[in-house]
Amino acid sequence: MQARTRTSATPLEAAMGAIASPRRRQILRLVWNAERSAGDIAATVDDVSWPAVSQNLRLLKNSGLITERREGTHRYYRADRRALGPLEVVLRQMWTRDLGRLRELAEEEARSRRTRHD
Amino acid sequence: MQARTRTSATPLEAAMGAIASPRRRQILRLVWNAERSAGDIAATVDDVSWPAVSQNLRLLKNSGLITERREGTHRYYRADRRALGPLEVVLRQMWTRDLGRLRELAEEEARSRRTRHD
DNA sequence: GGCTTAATTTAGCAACAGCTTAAATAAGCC
DNA sequence: GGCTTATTTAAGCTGTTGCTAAATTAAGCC
Repeated sequence: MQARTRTSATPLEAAMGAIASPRRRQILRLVWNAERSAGDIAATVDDVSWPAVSQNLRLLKNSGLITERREGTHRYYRADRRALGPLEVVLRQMWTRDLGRLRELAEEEARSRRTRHD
Repeated sequence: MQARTRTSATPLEAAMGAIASPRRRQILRLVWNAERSAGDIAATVDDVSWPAVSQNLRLLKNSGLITERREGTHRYYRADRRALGPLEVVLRQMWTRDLGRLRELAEEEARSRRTRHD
């Protein structure tokens, strides 16, 4: 017997809920292109405790958004893009927008430094 | 002077959060194709109180997902699909899946009634 | 076995989301 | 003005979310 997480949500619904959290989007981006160990991830997301990261990893795994591979004492995670469906486009857009904003900020800063040259 | 809702979220982020709630998806679907009054909406979503609907309408409006038009004592709402960006595809998929599931259930029930004919 | 490292689970807490009921606003009508 | 209808705002309650610190599991090594 295998009980559902809660009131049986469709995969897309689960993915939606998981991705609504900025923290989990951050984590998902880290394992987007490469497999990473839990410790590696927790060390990168350094404004929060390891258990917090672990819990979010579990939620992402239960939503089907990441896969887990165990090897010795390590656990490696990686994004499973298939589970995202049409949400992949959404994520990409959010991320490229963030990048765009970072670039804008950098340019603005460079500009003001040049004019004020301090 | 005009303060942001909170910690200035990108429109897509706001839309994401708004749509993560099943209740708001339900409401959004009601005003998807046609303009509807608040009372009309609240009467349709009848498992919850009017103020609850009103609050969700406000959140949807603040996220830019619906527009409000006042006329006399009435307020009419309607979806603004432009604000959804790539999320429109997600919503459509969720809704057609719901429909698909309803159809499946109906078919299954019909089938079992036929075989067990009770 | 005992020690170390990797990661999770548990228990508890503060903040928040979504709801309820009751009170308030606002427009239209007599 | 007073009454009705449409809708929102306010206050409060409850369950959930995201976190922390402490305890636990599990693998590898001596």
